[in-house]
Amino acid sequence: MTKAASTKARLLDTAARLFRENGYAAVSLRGIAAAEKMQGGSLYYHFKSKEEIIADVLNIGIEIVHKAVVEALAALPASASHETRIRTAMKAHLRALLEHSDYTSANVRIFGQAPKSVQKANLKVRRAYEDCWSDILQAAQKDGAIAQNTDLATLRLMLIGAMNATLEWFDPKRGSADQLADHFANNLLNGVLNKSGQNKPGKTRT
Amino acid sequence: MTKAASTKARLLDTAARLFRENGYAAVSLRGIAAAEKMQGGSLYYHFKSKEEIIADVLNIGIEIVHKAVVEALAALPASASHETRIRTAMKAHLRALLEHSDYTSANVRIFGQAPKSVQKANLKVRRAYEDCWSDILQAAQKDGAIAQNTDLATLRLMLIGAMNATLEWFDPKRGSADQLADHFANNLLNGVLNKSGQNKPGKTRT
DNA sequence: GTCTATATGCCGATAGAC
DNA sequence: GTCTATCGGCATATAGAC
Repeated sequence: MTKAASTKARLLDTAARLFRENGYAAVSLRGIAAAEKMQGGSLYYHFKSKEEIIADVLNIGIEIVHKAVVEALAALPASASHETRIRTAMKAHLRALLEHSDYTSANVRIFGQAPKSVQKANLKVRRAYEDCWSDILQAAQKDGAIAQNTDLATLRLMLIGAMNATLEWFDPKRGSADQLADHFANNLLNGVLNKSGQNKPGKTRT
Repeated sequence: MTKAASTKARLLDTAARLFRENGYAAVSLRGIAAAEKMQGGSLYYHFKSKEEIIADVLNIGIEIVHKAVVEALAALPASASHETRIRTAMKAHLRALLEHSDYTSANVRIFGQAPKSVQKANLKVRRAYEDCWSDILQAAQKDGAIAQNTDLATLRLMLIGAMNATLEWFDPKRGSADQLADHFANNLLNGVLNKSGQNKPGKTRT
């Protein structure tokens, strides 16, 4: 890699981390540069504007988590059950979001703060990643693993939304991303209601 | 209400809407004032700083959704099942977030962008609202409606996180907040896996 | 490639007129 | 209560030296 390319990569790494921590508008180009011991003006050799930086960060964030999910699924044996495939994809998503990638977490945190034109430019890779999940869920429903009356679009949005929201409270001291993924999968795949029919009324009094 | 109080209320309404739409740092006091046909400096008669405005918006946002949930539960008959209570609380939360309150949606969108001191000041009301949900879920588990091996802390965070994430994609043209709440409840309470045991392997080939 | 210096503009906040 | 005027600071972006 050329010096320019590696410097640009380090600047993007720092930008992703700062965007994740502070939001888009609150991060200045001077701040990004200072974290890499450079002057603000020097960034314009690598990027033509602040918008180009956030556009790059947003796109890379989706590409990383998408690649992580695809590779995790590819590593499964062909005989893996649909439940295993869903749990594997959830683990890969949460590991990327919570443990590996400032780009992916920055995407979740600041997409809504980016200029509309930048959001629009990010839609292509977002759609591709959503399609990846749609494929997983559709295959499961087609084979009868997911109940036929389940609306897959709502399920996908609920699942990805619930995972992305963990960014706000995940604490590695209380368990790994993999454990959290299994916990979420247990709740959503099997349901949390007791199936033995021994439910009592809402306001029991002794 | 005095003129000062009603003007302050209108300014807060506008601030909540603009914060929700654009994020914290991207909204200027001049912008809030202009939306109410006032000059920027005039806001300092009602608020002592920008931080005071966001602190008020964040606190009101939680109070509104908390009140909505408590009142919806209070309106249920004492004989209502735990499942009904959970579905009712979810409907009230999603209605406040998606249909009624710019304060609640602003809270979800900008809490992480607020100065640390402001986040800390918002924790008291947030904790109270979380406790409200913990009470609902604990009562259900105590009476056997929720499976005994379900971790309620994770379930609560998953449930509220999934609901709050709908802010990013909810479209009233595709259904009401109430319908969405029932859809989410169906998925999470009953689970999405087919219970008949007819699952096939992951990669079926014809 | 990175620097310094600077153009231009908006920001939060304050002072004092009305 | 709201206005006008303004302070000091920091923002993005550019120009040109090295």
